[in-house]
Amino acid sequence: MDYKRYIADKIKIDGVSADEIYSSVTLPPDTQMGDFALPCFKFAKIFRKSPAVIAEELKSAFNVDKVITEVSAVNGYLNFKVNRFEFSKAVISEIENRKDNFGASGVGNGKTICIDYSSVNIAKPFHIGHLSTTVIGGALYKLFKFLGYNVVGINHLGDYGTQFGKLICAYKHWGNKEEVESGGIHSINDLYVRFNNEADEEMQAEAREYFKLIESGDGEANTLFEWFKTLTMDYVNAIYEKLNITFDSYAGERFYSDKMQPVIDELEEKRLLETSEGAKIVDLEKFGMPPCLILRSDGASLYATRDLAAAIFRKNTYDFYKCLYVVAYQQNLHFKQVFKVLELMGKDWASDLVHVAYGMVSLEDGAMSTRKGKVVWLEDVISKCIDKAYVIINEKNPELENKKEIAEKVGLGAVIFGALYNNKIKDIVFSYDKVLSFEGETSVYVQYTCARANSVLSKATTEGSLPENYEPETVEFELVKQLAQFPEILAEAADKYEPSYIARFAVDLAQKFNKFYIDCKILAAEDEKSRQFRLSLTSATLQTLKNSLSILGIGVPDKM
RNA sequence: GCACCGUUAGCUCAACUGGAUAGAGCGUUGGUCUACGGAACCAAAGGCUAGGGAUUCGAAUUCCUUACGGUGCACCA
Repeated sequence: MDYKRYIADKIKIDGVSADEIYSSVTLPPDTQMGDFALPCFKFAKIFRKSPAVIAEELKSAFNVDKVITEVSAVNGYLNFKVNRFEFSKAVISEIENRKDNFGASGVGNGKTICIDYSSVNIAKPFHIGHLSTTVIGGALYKLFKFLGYNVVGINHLGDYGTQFGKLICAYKHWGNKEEVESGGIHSINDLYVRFNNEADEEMQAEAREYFKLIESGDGEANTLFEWFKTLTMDYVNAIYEKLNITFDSYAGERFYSDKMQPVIDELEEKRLLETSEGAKIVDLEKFGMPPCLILRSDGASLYATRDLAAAIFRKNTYDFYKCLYVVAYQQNLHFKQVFKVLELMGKDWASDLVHVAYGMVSLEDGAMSTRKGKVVWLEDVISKCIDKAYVIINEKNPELENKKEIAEKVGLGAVIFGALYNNKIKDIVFSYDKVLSFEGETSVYVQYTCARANSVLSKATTEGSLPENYEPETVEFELVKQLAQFPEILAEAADKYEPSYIARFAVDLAQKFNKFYIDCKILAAEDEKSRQFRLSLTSATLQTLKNSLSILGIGVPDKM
């Protein structure tokens, strides 16, 4: 039941629609004031009366009932108190009925959303900077799926470009099969780095030749490239599996290499293309932007060219409702340009393209630099977190079964959660101290809370079922109200493309549960009604915590 | 130089998008265990929301401006 709607429908204000009232209903900062509130300041202008007077009038016109038991007018706010038991019953029984689906609204209704995220570059290992796009994209993927959308996860592979000519050249000079086989992707990366540091003019020319050979489908160059690609995909897939990340398409740069010419033709046809300094551009000066480069003076295509082709291909293929690009804010201008060019081409769906920008990761002593060896590899972060979780489990709970498996859930949770907890636009300074901290506002805290709840439930001799007529105490009711917010939080997270809302919700919920847990005895409750109610509440909380973490891609162990 | 983003407690961050007394975690100090898991809980200290102006019933939130930091600005992606 939608309490805001119920309240909005009961209040009649001339000239103000029920929907307007509905959207004004808020939650008071303190439960003592009430459970819902309607600020009356907006109406003051319309009626030329003080908000306090309006609130008073609305109060006396409002008939309390079994649902809304109390109304008060304070400082221009109209505050409502609900029947705690009825409210709790509605929330808890909804959770009991919907279980893993609690929170899903179905707003997606089968509409398609494409999400471009993570984007593997062939021959480059993941460093900590790749974590954000991967887990933010992954969380949005699960969130939209949960809300009933048809989601297409796209890994836009970086598998085309002169750097692969360089790589093959480096391999031919310095590499050998055994080394690459044992060293995997890192040894390929080392070859590439070495090329950039040491290659002379002669090797540069050679690299350009190798690139042409790959393009023309030459046997050996292509075989090497495919081998490097396989090594890369094996490496990233192992990471994706741990992080619970999936894709539906790996169409990348190479895939679009033959799909750009029609776009260029279309630009030409629509008289958008101009020649400037030997290059082909779309002039965007009218829009306060630098020109968008389509073709280099040597005729080669560019980043923007591929993104134009990709957007058009995706629209034709998936007929998306929205297409998201989970890419760092460094590329704000690039996407603004590409979206503008599509708009100028007359694509009315250009407004459905969204750049979901997030902040950058640096190290405590500055920006990462592969060449200087100043880099934190993602797989190292993951394994350190899992190792630490294992050590702690061994200390605290040495008798536990499946310690390895649980340590994985805990350690991986910490890695994922750490990257999702703050607003995505914030820059992050990576530190091992922070990701390895398992106290306070962390996934470990949430998982621990689940383990507690689980432990209580497993000790209960009978299952909890909601009693008739029970007056929840404030700590209990605070917890119920938090549970009730879950669907709304998910909707906001989807609306803002902001997984951090869900992460923060989970921590808030865990905090409220822990307060309840300390304050109220569950198994040894004063009476049977309390026991029943608290067991139901515990199980509803556990379900909701699991749902939130699972959208973020984090598992919940029964014990830890 | 121009454009965009950021600046909130010692540190890392919230704040229902303009609402009531700006809240958490970490750190500091002091408490809570004969228990349903202490990876927890409670309490205290800590704030002129970077500075200044404007808008209005009301601003951390909107606008202008200054400072500091980040990012981008033509043939890399």
